[in-house]
Amino acid sequence: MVGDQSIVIDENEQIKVRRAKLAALREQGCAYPNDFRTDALAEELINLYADHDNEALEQNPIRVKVAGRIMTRRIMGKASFTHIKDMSGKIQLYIKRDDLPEGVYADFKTWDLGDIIGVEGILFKTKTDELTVRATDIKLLTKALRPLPDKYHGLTDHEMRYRKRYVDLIANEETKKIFLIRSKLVSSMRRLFEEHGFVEVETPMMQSMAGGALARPFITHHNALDMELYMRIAPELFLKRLVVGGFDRVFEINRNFRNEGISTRHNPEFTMIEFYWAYVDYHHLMDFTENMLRHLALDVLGSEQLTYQGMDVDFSGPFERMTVKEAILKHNPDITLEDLNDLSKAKAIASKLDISVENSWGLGKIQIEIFEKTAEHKLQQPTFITAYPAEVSPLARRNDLDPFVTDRFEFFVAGREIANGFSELNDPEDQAERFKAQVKEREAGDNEAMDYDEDYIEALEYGLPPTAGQGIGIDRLAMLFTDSPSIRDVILFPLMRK
RNA sequence: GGGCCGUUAGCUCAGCCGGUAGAGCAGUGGGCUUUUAACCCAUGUGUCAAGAGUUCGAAUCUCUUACGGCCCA
Repeated sequence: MVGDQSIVIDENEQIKVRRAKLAALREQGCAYPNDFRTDALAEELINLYADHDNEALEQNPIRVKVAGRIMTRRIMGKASFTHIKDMSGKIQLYIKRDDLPEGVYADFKTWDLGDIIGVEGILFKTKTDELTVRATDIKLLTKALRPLPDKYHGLTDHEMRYRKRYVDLIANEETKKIFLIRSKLVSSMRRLFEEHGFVEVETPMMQSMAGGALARPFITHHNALDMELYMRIAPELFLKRLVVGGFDRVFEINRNFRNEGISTRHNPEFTMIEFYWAYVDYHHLMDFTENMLRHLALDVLGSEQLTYQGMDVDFSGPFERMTVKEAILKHNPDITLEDLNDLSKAKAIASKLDISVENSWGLGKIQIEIFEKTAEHKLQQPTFITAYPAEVSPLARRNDLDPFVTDRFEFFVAGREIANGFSELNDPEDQAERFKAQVKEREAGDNEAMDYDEDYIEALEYGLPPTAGQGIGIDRLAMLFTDSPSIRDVILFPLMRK
């Protein structure tokens, strides 16, 4: 369908010229053909034939049909070179007037950078030993009406790269690479869980109560039911209901939505894998996570070492493990264990650190705030932090020896939280008490506190087997694996203002 | 939410001691049958993010707004 001309406003000279060329194509009745079929990909051909010499290619001619977007063009009178780009990569074409049917070369000279063409030809090597398709026929498949960004500098403006990701992907090979790595990462992870006997499920994104994490939800409305709905902040409570139902190993890779600030580490919608594993505990999950990261790094990057923003990160050794308190003490020589265990002393330390302590906070919350402020960003090498206070872990199982803390860990790399896991609280009466404490905090003004989820308690009353569960931030892991400074660099269409 | 910085041709950028806008690429016309940021000759291109103010005169100085980036919360 032809667009309504009245709404076309940003027409520059180049677009006008291209539109005129398109109009000429329409005259000839072949503006948008769909009868060209490829039988090869650029990168595939280069992998197969790059080490063949010209003689071999001449003796045994290889006829190929490739298609792609014109990225560069060097016209030298009656012959030209161009590079086209398909999903796999780029390949050079040699286009000679006398090799083509009558009139085709003249048409070719009117085509533009960005146009998508189909090419039939024979492989050869140029003087500089570059594998090239000598075209015997070429066809314009899609006319591009808009000019591409600078062929050398690409598109550099961050805003444009995020808003017009399709242009970014055409112009910047690096961007495409990032999303290919992200894709590999997710598929490698999915394969690993399947190999371990896990079942992949999908649980509600729209919920009548947003639970499973401490965060503010997005609110929406269902018209027919005239009902408030919340976009989920975590799948946790639904996945554990499934473990109650008998899915002893279950995982979900999906989006969560949290109504909080946007930064280089936070996008309002982000992807997590959450998995639940019956009859294991959080120690088992730490071991599993350690092996998983080594496996992913090897599988996706081919190495157990990587560099993130100038920091060397090594997944090969055993990962460090320490408790929240140990981490605080290690990075704050002036704080003692006695200080940390004393509410008023801990409060004083927190205040001195410019943490605005709320009246409702207990010792556990204060300890976590001190940890986040002073220790978290220093955890460069892969590190598990354990023994999180029960106060800030309303869904985690209490530790048998020290009921002040839970059987929980968080995992850090490059100073960032990547994962959070724990032995699940499967005592319905303890869980009911924890929910009540959350409701109190909510009433005291904490709008990130949880609601009382009656049905979840009922599910626990049917019996949740001893289970450990974990969430891993896929976007943050993708940042790490692609050395990306901002979460927006690993999300195809990050949220932008209108 | 706070601080700093940015927004100039389709893209990448210069111009910012106020005097009415430039380069490279891309485009257009011509030349060139192994080039690769191809080359050579010729040539068109702008709501200088938006609005207001100061001034004889503003891309340039001031303020407001929008959008974005980085840092902090």
